[in-house]
Amino acid sequence: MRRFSGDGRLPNFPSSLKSGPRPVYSMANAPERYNPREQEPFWQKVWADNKTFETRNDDPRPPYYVLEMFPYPSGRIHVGHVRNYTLGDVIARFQRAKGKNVLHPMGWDAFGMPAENAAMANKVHPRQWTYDNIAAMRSQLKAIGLSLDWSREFATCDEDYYHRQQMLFIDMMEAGLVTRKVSKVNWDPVDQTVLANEQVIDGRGWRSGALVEQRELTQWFFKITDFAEDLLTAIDGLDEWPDKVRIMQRNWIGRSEGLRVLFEMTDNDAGLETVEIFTTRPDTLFGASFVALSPDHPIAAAIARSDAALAEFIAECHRMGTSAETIETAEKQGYRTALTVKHPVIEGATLPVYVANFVLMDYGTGAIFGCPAHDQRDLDFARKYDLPVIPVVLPPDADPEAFSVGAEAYSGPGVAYNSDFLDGLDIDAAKNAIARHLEARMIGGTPQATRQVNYRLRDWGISRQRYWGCPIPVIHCDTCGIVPVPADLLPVRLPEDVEFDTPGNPLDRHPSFKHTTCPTCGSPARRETDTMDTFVDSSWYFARFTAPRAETPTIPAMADKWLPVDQYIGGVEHAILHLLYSRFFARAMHRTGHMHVTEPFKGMFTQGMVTHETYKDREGRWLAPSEVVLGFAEGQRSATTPGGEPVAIGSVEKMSKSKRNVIDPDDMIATYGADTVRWFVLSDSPPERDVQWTEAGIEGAWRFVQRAHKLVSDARDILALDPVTIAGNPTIGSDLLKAAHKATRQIEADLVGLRFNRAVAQIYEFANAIHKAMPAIAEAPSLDSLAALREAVERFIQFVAPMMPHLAETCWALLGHEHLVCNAPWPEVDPAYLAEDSVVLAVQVNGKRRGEIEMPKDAANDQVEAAALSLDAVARILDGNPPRKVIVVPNRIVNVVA
RNA sequence: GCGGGCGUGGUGGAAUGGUAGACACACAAGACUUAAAAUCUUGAGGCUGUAUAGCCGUGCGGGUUCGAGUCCCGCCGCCCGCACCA
Repeated sequence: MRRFSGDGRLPNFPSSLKSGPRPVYSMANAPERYNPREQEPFWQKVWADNKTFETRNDDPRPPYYVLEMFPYPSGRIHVGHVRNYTLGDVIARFQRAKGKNVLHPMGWDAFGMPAENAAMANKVHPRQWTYDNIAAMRSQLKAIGLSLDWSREFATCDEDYYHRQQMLFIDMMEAGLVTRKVSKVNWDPVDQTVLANEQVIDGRGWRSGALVEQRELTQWFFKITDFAEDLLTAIDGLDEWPDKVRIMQRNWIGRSEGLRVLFEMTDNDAGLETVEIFTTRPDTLFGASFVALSPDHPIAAAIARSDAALAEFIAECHRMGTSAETIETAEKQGYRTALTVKHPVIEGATLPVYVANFVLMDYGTGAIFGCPAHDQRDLDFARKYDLPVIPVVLPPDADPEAFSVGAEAYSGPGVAYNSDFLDGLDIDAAKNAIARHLEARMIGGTPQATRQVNYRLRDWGISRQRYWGCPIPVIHCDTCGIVPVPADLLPVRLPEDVEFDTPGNPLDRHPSFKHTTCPTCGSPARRETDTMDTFVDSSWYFARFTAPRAETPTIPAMADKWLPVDQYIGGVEHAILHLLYSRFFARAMHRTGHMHVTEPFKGMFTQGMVTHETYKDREGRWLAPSEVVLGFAEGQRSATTPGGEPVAIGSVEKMSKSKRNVIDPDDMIATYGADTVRWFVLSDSPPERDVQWTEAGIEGAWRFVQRAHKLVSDARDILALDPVTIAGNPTIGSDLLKAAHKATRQIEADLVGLRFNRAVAQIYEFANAIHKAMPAIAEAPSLDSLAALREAVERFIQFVAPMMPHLAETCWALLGHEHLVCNAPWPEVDPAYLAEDSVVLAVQVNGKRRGEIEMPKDAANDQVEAAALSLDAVARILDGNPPRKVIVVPNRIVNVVA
C-alpha cells in the first residue's frame, strides 16, 4: 500500500476537520458541514502529487483495463459525459480495492468536422479550436475527481498519434487490407463540396440549400468484408456483451444464404443476354411478377443511353442523398423498361424488367425478382404498378382456395403451392429443390443458378475530402502508380497554413501539400489529399493507451498484457459501427503483427443516453436549455426566451452539441461539489437505461453527502467514548455486523453487475441501520458494540468510496486513518454473519396473497403447508373444504389452490 | 422503410416465473426554532371503509401457468442505429 506522504502521516488537513472529539448529539456542538469546495481540490491534489492513479506496466498485481469511450472535444462536457465517466470510475476504483492493477486512461477523439465548421464560422484554426476545447474539457473532467492515469493522455490529432496511424495504414496496405473503388457521395453542386449525411437536410445542402446530387468518386476502403465470417462467428464468444448489441452486430453483418439466378432476355436487341439477380427466397420464384434493377445497374445505364425517359428517371433517383434511410423511406418508384425476361421456371411466361429506386447496387447483384405475395416492398410496388400478386406459400392451416394476399405480404412459414414441382414442400426444402433444379440447367455454358453466401456488410470507405483528419499516406505517380509514403518520410503532416473561406478540401487547393515528388522515381507526383474517416482514429486508441509514447503503433507485449479491455463503457449509439470497426482493427493489427489478441473488448457495457428536450426559436435556430424559460400557458407547457420571444419545444433527443440540448455540469459541481453530482447520476436510474435529464433530486443527493459526513463524525465521537462494559446489549453490535456483512455482499454483487442504482439503495439502507443503532451504543458503550460500530462505519466509507471518493477520503481520515481509502482493500464477507434462522413466507390462495407465516429456515414442506392452512384467512376461503393442491416453494411462498 | 431497445405510484426506480412499489425524490403532518433553513420523527399506489378488511392496479388486447411486471402472440407510444455526426 502506497503512503501518501513521506512519513505516512496525514498532510495538513483543511482546517474545518481538525476539531477533536465532542459530546454527542448536542446542538451547541453540531459538527460542521462537509465543505466539498475545500475538500475536493485537496484530495485531487493529494492523488495527483502521489501519482496515485498512474499505472505501471510492471506492477505485479493482476491487470484490469477499464475504458470509457473517449470524448469528442466539442468544448464543454455535458451530463452524459459525467454519467459515462463516473460509471467507469466506480469500476476502476472498485477493482483497485479488489487488488487489481487498474489501467484507466483518457484521451480525445479530436479530428472531425466540427473543428472545420468552427474555422469557417469563427476564423479560428481547427487546431487552435480543438486544443482549446481539450484544455477546457480536461479541467472539467479533473474537477470530477476521476481516477484517471493522465500521464497516458493523447489526442488523435496529435502528430505523434496520427503518425502511428499512418504506419498502421501502410502495414494494412501491404497486408492486402486496403483497396480503392468507386463509391457515391453526397455532392453539393453550389458549394462544390462533398456533404456528410448529417449535412443533407430534406435532400438539400445545409449551407447552400441546393438540391444534393449523388456523385461517384474513387475512394479508399478497408476490406472489412474479408473478416465478415470471423466477425460474425466470434460474436458468440463475446459473452460479456449485452445481447442487444450482439444481435445488432449480427444483423448488421447480415449473413444470408441465397441464390444468384440468371434470367434470360426474351430478345437480345441491346446485345444483352441475361440479367443476374440475387434472392434469399428462391422458393417463391413461381410467384415472381417482375424483375427490378438498381438505378446504378450497368444494364440500366446501357439502356438509358437510348432511352431519354429512363435516363431522366435515373437522374431523378440520383437527386437524392446517399443514405440508406433516405432511399428506403422514399416512395417506391419504378420505370418500366422495354426489356422482358423469360420466367426461369414457367415455360412461355415472361416478366417485365423495371428500374426501381429501392434496389441497392451494392447488395447482392444489384438486381432482384419481385414476388409481391411474400415481400412487402414488392407488394407495395406491385400495387402501384398493377402487377400480378400470386401467393405461392400457404400459411399453416390456411385454405388454399380461400387464401389471398391483400394489403400485407405473407412472409411467415408455410408450404409451397401454386409452384409445380415444389408443391407441398416447406420453405427450406423448396429453396433446396429449386436451387438443385436451376443449378442443373445451363445457359450459355453456365449454370442458371449458383448458391451464394451474401453479407449485408460492405467494405469500409475511409476517404474524406476534408482537412481535419489523418492524411492518407500515399502518393500518386503517373509512372509508378500508387506509392505508399516510405516510413522515413512519415508522418505526412497536415499543413498549418490553410484557408476555410471557401467550401471544399483545403488540402486539395493547398499550394505545396498536393504537389510533391514520387519517392520511388523522383518525378513530379500528387500527394493523396483525402484524409481518414475519424472512425479510424477511434478504432485502435484502446491499444495505443497500453504504450502511448511508443515509436511504433503499439508495443505488442504491452498490448497483449492489457488487452482485451476488461470493461468498455459507452453509449448504445455506438453499438454497431464503432465496435465493429474496432473489432476489425484488432484483427488487422493482429495480422500486421502489432498485437496478438483479436477481440478488443472482453466486457462491453452500453450506458443509456442522457436525453433532453430540444428548443428552437422563431428563426428555427437551436436554443440551449439555459437560454429558455419554461412555463405553463393554457394548460400546456410553454417556452419563451428570457426576452419573451416564443420558443418551440421539440422532441426529446440524446444530448448533442449540434442540437444544443446539453446540460453543462459545471454549475452543479460549483454548487454541490463533484461527489454530489456523481452520486446523483449513479443513484436513481439503472445505468443501461436512457434518462431524460432533470435536476429534481440533486438536493436529495446533496443531503445524503451531508448525512454521510455527519454519520461518520458522530460515529467518531462515539468511538472516542470509554466503554462502560465489555459486552453490553448483546444484539446491538451483532445486528450491526450482520447488516454490515450483508451490505458488503450485496453491494459487491451490484458493483460487479454494474447495478449502481441498487448499490446506492443498499448504501442508503445500511446508513439508516447505522444511524438507528448509534444512540443506543452511545448511551451504553461496550467493547463489543464500539468495535462493531467501527467496523460498520469503516465499511460504510468503503462502500461510498468508489462513488464519492473525496467525501470518503475525508471521512476515512476523520477516523484516524493515515492511508488513502482509495488504496484500502475491499472488506471481506464473513458468512457467519449472513446466516438467517427464520424466514417469512407469503401465503397465497389461488395466486392471491392472503397472509404470511414465519417459519424456521428450510422447514419441511408439510410443516409449512400445515402452518399455511391454519391461517384464518386461508381457512375462511377454504370454508371447510380440503385444498385441491398446495404448492410450497421453500423459503419463499405457499400457494393454496382452493 | 429496415434493425435494436424501452414502457411499473405525483417523480426516478426495485422485484432468480413466487409477498408489486425496496431505496430515494417530491409531498403532508408533527418535533426543534421568535421565525425560516437545516435536522429529526411519522404517513402515503388507487378506490370503498372508523377499522378489521375488500376490490382494482406494472402502456393496450389476448394467451400459457397453481402463480405473470417477468414468458408467448397482436397492437400503441417513445428512444437509438442505418455505413460521410461523433
